[in-house]
Amino acid sequence: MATMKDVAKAAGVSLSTVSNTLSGNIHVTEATKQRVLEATERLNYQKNGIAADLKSKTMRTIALIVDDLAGPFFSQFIQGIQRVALDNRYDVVACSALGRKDSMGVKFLQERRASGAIVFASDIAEDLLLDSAGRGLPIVAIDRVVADDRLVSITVDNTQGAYLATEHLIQLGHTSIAYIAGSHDSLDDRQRLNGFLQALSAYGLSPYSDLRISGNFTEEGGYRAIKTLVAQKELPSAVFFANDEMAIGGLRALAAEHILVPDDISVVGFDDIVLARYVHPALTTVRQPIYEMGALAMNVLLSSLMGAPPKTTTYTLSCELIQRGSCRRIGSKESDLARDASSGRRS
Amino acid sequence: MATMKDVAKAAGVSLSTVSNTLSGNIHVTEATKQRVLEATERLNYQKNGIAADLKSKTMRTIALIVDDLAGPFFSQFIQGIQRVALDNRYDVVACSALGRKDSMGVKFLQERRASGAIVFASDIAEDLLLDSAGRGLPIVAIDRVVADDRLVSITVDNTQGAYLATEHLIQLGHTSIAYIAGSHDSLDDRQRLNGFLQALSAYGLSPYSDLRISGNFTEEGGYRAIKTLVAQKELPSAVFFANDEMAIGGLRALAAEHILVPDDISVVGFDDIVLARYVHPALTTVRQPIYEMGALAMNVLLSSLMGAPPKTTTYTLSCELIQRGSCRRIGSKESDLARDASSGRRS
DNA sequence: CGAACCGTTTGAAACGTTTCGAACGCAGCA
DNA sequence: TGCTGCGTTCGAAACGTTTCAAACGGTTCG
Repeated sequence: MATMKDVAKAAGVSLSTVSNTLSGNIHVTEATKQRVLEATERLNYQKNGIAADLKSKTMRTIALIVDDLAGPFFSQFIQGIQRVALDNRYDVVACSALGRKDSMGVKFLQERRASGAIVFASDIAEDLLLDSAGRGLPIVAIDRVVADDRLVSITVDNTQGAYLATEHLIQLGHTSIAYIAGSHDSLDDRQRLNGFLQALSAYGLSPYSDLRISGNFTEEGGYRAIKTLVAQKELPSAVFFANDEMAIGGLRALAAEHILVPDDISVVGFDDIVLARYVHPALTTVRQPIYEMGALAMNVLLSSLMGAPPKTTTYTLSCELIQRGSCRRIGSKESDLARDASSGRRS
Repeated sequence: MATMKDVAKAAGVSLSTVSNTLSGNIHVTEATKQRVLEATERLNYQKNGIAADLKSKTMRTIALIVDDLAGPFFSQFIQGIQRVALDNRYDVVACSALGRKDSMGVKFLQERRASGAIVFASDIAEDLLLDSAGRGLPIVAIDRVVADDRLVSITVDNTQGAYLATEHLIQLGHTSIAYIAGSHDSLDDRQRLNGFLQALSAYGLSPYSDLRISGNFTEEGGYRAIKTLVAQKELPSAVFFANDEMAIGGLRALAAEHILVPDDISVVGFDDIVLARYVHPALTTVRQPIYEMGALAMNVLLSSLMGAPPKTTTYTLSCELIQRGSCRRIGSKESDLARDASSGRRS
């Protein structure tokens, strides 16, 4: 492993000339350039990136820290990021927060291994984020609200999304709608529940049941939630699941109970995971703008790296309803009613 | 951003004492330890990982280089890797080969930014791999054969997998089986075709048609392939798609043509992507041991890092048939025939 | 009482770059 | 001839750690 020093010696020039030649920052004569290049070739020289980073302190590397590199959102999310990063000649390395305190994610945050970070990991403690941000590392946090102007956070408008889904069901004529929660201590879940309730009350409806069923955001949980609902005998005419995984589990349970979707019951999910399109029937759901979140995150980070002061410290992206085959119109009068009430929509 | 020097000054000890305290390699008195710790706390010191790496030359970081961080296999693959890495206190950072010549992937390979690399990216040129390996970087290459003992390569036995799938169809009584190719210049595809042909010939059958239909490994391609087949009028009784994406496209086309699966036609895919379980009917397919590949890759890399000489320079993992709902037995006599011929199985 | 030893601390030299000010050679000009 | 200015090259000082040999104090032992 030859170093620049070796190359310099071999080419008969000084160390700095080699550096200048290779970096291209300072002009050198064509003759010396050739000599240097020939020497690097002959010695099979490759630069040591670590050393370069140490000295120059500007590594054009963005750390993307996620809970789980294998998670359902990761794929779309990174696409949004990569596109923007590539266009701006930045590199992104992904590392997981798996391993908690000494995960690679934490290492990147604490040890100045990147020029910026995008954090989409609930495993990373907030004070660690604030700490690193305070030390001067530009950070964009996804899906968490941080009341601190040292870092910017991007979230999805869960409330609006849930409102959309619920309103859709109401406009299809449904009046008895159940909400299957994810987990009660999740912010996402609380917001979605909120949107659900807001929509109901805007149309003068009340929740189908006081029963708070939670499915833990898992397919299995959704399955069991439906089983529970069935055990109660009187089914609602529509179910709104707090995420797609649960909805898919629910679909499976309904099939097992020979309850037809959407004929007997309408189902809506949340997230629009890839699978949603493929289950039977295809799942009507609320799409989170994951790709857009990635792209936005990267853009914000970049302008922060350019030294621009942040316009705002929190961004909220809105959701979109994706209609597929798991919902059906019932009755007919109700839809008129729904249309009338729609002026009561929340902003 | 305080440095160790600052901490040393603040604690009234030498630079090396600080280093010794923090790294824990050399024992220091409890008293000085406290003094140092107090100072790091007070100055809000965090170590500079880059500098540490530069000096120590051992960074316990494995670079995982993939074509596309969002690809269908990535998820399972990284799970296998992470598990092993975590257990051995190594970190893995994922970077894509997107961007070709100056992608982060190439940077990690060339610039000694990692202590080892796992490469699952056809975008990375072979000579770059050999170059880096020659320079002393332990590399494990996935899904490519490299006739060079500087690096070890892990592949899947596509031929065996395709043989398995085809044999399954034959044993179900199918004699007219079509193969839908991925892309003709792909090694994977050639191997799968090979296994297909081997199985047919082992049972004394010949391919359904001389027509070489290729679906480019995409869902759309699979869709079009079926349309082409239908246009030919006489359909085979079974279709073997070179991957699941195409098979899923094919399923869609068959549904559009009102051809029932598996009643009218049996379908087998290859890969066992997540979706395969969820399409309708659930897809019978060949599972590639992706998770196992990841775990193996990491294990091999680790033992190489420990300085152990590689036992072998190529590993081949075998596939497994996953039976689901897209195949059906036809006839009855043929299955006996199949059982007889099974002694002719390739090794 | 001095030598030998041990555990702790220190000084200084790396690691391989980048970068900045100075030196150098050469042309143009007075 | 001597000065200025310019483009190219050079020397040396960083960057923030780790690490190794040496120094230091204090016991223990001969």
